Amino acid sequence: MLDLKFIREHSDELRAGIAKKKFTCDLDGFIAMDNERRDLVTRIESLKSQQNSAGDRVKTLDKKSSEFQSKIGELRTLSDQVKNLENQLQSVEEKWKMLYLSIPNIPHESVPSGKNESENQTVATWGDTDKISPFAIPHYAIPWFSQLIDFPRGVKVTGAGFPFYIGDGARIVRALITFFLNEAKAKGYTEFMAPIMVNGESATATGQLPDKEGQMYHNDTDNFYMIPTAEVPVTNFFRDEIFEESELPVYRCGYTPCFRREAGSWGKDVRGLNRLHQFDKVELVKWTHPDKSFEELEALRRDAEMLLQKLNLPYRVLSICTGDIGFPHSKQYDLEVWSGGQKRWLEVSSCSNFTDFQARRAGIKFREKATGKSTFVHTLNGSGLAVPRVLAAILENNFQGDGTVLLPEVLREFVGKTKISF
RNA sequence: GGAGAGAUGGCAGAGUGGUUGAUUGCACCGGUCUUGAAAACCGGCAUGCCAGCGAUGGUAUCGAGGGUUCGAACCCCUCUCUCUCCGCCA
Repeated sequence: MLDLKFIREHSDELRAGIAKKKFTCDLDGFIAMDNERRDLVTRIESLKSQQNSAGDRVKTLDKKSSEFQSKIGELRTLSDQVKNLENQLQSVEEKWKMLYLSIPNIPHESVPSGKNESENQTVATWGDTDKISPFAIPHYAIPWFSQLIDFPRGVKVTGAGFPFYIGDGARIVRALITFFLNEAKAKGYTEFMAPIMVNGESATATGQLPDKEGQMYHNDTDNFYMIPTAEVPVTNFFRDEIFEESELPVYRCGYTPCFRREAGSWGKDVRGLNRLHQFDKVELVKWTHPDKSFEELEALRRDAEMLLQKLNLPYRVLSICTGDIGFPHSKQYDLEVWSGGQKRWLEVSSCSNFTDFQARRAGIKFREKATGKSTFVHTLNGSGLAVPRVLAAILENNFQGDGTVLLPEVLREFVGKTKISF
């Protein structure tokens, strides 16, 4: 959500920002609805003011007096008018709220402009894509791949995109999660184990609702959503709470499985581990002072990059352009790891600054030390990292001529061996 | 799942139809006193929305939603959550 005053006073700027983002929303409708809403509120409140002051007089009157009777008559009329207007207001506010929630955040001035993902800018690269194993092949082509990760059994038990990881496969997944969490802890992030189902309020606060309703698995009986990322429960941890300014910035991290229906995007580049309905991810989340959020974004990005460096996996960093940036995002970097067997880049992290967009929906504020006023914080998050594609890159880039996979050094102690072979 | 109790400001805790946004205590902030601190005393201390350049004014909020009433923290209904006991259970 954006500041109402900002929407009213900078509608042209906002309109331009939304257009750049390639989102459509009924801004004119919203502004008209907002005017209608405010007009009704003003009328209702002035009538209620009359009601309240008249009520003060009524209570002093003798209940048997004729003056009392006539006053009550007046108040009854007033009461009817208020109720009538309140009914109107309620229906106006319902529409107003839906439109309000559908207005996206606008991109930061530093975000490159572009119409779609083809215009994202590569702002950094690390590692040499030529220095990976000369024997690299796509991970799903590794002869013993099905002994490591079993897709057919996943299909039988659940459906496509819900694989089983077996033996060393399971152990590498667990090793990566542990490695990611340990690194996050060293950088000052406090670890969460979070609920993996959330209610509608939480999904709305972080912006998945109403924007991405169809992308989440939903439980009808209890009206819960399976989380698409730990961002949702972790960010909502502080929903409707106020920090002291001195507490900021707050760093948290959490590992969770993530669930995505991926409706509409199935079919392309989905072989093997490239795209799953359930996958594991460690998420880094920050709550910061508004003045600091963009430098915190850079630090967050570095924290995520460091993981790939320690795993010795070549990657590049994209600054996501206006046409490709997400609904609640102000600025977004994607980290893409080099998949040497498939010879393509795979997204393994998305680091974003949401400015006060999520904080406003979620009611997360801080009290300014100087003034005592409460102001919305800025929220940021980034994957640190998503497991399956990192695993794919490890399997591919480190595939040796003898049919084994050499593990990155940082994982060896967690897996308990230096290479995988069958 | 069954039975009972409960939900009020940062916390504790009064309040059962009209000067209650809400007694009081604690915490917190400012002041007096003090060499300094403590104690004592005095004062302040919620949030959203609407109007206004602003001072400020209005309005709403006592778990949530609905109802009764001219008027609801208070009466009625529904829901949610918490606690105690029983049942079931990783």
